[in-house]
Amino acid sequence: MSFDQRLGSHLKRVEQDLQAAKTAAVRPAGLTVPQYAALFVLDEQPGISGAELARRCLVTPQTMTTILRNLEAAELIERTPHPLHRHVIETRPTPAGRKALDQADERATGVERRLAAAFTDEELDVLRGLLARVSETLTTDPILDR
Amino acid sequence: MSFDQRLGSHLKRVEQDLQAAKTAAVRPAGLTVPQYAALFVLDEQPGISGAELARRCLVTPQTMTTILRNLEAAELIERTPHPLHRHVIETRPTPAGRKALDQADERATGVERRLAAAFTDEELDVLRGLLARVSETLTTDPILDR
DNA sequence: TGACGAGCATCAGAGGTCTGATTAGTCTCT
DNA sequence: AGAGACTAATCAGACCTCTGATGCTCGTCA
Repeated sequence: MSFDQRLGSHLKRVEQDLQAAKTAAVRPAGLTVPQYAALFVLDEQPGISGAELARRCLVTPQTMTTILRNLEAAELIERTPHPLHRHVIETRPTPAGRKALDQADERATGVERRLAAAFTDEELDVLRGLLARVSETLTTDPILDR
Repeated sequence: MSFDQRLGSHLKRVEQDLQAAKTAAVRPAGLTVPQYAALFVLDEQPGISGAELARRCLVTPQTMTTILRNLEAAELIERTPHPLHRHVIETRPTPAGRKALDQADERATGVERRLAAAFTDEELDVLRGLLARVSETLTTDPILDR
């Protein structure tokens, strides 16, 4: 089976192009794409835990720890122990973080808008539907055991 | 604009699921997905240069250097200077590399087959077409300025 | 009360990915 | 011959991502 026939190649290319576009979009705000995603969720739900944040952003808690470490070093978020559950840490954007988010969000949304503009609503529905089925096929039909 | 509406979320999830499935598929052979991709191309075109390999695998030359370093450390590839162009290094799979590739390829191809089986040929064409248009939109319509 | 399971946070380590910069060989055109 | 453009390979550094392992806190239940 050649590379071109594989759905994986097409998906990889698209994901890579999208990643590149978004990286270029959020870079002027001093953010990376994962940092932008984390800030985005944090802005909507301040005080959320790192573990919950990881679930929303589709990454592991360990990965989120890394992202949050960098965000905190840049003083874009603040982390304080939860008043009741002391081992839970509440995370919130700082004013600087909110500013960076706004700046990044405008441009990132622009990428999505531009993308949406290139397709009809029906085409977008078809695409989303097909992608959902790919995901479903991959997750409900494990390839682990023979 | 919410996360769920963004095409990026769908693409990220699918790419992530596919990555997970392929990782699980090639792991028993002792390979990572990028290593598998590199070996796959190398097996078809032995003696190819690292730069060319990078282009085929859709990664930067620097990234390919990293991948090749690990493959060479595992003695799955051999690297020798090109007889004419001394600054070019020819890379070839070792017998062990070819064996690992065969083992990984069977399972990786299984993922693709299973995926293809979940769709009609027409649906696959539609999906490939839409993905190509996404890619085209992203690359021909830069979001860099303004 | 005290043990246990669940969830949170994080360290350790490996690997991949990029941007930016450097070094060196090849080719072409004057 | 020599200048300049191009390509190959690689180092340096930053970030993200995963798996595996650890420690801590909380709630539950015997």
